[in-house]
Amino acid sequence: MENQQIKQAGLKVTAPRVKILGILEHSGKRHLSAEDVYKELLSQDEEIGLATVYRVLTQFEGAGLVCRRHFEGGQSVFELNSGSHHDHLVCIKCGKIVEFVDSLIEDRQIAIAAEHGFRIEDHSLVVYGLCAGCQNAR
Amino acid sequence: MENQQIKQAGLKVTAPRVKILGILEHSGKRHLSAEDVYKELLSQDEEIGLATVYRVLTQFEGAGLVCRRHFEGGQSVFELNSGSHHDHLVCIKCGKIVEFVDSLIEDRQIAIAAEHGFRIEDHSLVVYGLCAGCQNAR
DNA sequence: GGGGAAACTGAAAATCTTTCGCATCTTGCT
DNA sequence: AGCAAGATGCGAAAGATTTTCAGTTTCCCC
Ligand SMILES: [Mn+2]
Ligand SMILES: [Mn+2]
Ligand SMILES: [Zn+2]
Ligand SMILES: [Zn+2]
Repeated sequence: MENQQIKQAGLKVTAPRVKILGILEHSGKRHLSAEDVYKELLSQDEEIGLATVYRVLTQFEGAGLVCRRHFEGGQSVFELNSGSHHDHLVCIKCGKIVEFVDSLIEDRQIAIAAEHGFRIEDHSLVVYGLCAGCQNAR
Repeated sequence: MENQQIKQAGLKVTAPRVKILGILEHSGKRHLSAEDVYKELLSQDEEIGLATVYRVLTQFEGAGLVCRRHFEGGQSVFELNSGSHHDHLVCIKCGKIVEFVDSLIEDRQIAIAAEHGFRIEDHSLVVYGLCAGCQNAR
């Protein structure tokens, strides 16, 4: 369970960490802001401060347990590290998020970086638009 | 000169606007943060407040004169709108920025959005890595 | 099963970037 | 020149995240 992952990450197993990891795993949404996690904790009557949520999420990120995403506007969102990279399609109206992977795009990025002598460390591709539902809402 | 562009944007021609547009046009760097612009103004002994710099840059953005980019870390950066879209390769060590356009990637994005019923409004692709120079610095 | 050093936590204060409120100037037009 | 709309500069405010710090907890070792 969660305890193992936390331990393997080199972190002590504490109530806040177990709770937060649990929320990331079983809360319906895959992409949560620190605030989202905090509210979920509150709704479960957990006495955990927002600063701790940020701290823990950052530690989880450092340990490779979660990925932090910076979409436009406001807060960063966190998601469990699925192990495989993917990019995002975000609806600017309702916030719906669709994940996708495209090897053609990935390959082109590598080629382009190489053309310019860069060694890729990471990349961020986010496509913003209106989802099907939001296009039909007049 | 600058005055025309500002006027055509529907904005009054004021000293701060002319100065800021001038800095964006002739300051060596293509990508500047509001703070960068502010410092440049200070070094030219201009009495312009940081709030005005942000305000003006935001107005320029609204008028289509400049584009605002949100790279990782801290501040947004602004660049003159070249008229044509492009993406960025950013060195995480020295901050060097290389611009590129890849129609294959653009096309795939459109196809992917379509597959998911999205109508694209915008997108952001940033590839982070080490530039040639920074790779050889041990 | 304790003892204790190291790690962790909540709450408040601090940072950092960007935006607001507002009294005071400027610009653009007659 | 005279005026109304629009701009500016300043300080305060806001929003997100981080840091500080004193009290607590975990977990390694005997
Ligand atoms: Mn995702
Ligand atoms: Mn650019
Ligand atoms: Zn939508
Ligand atoms: Zn570099």
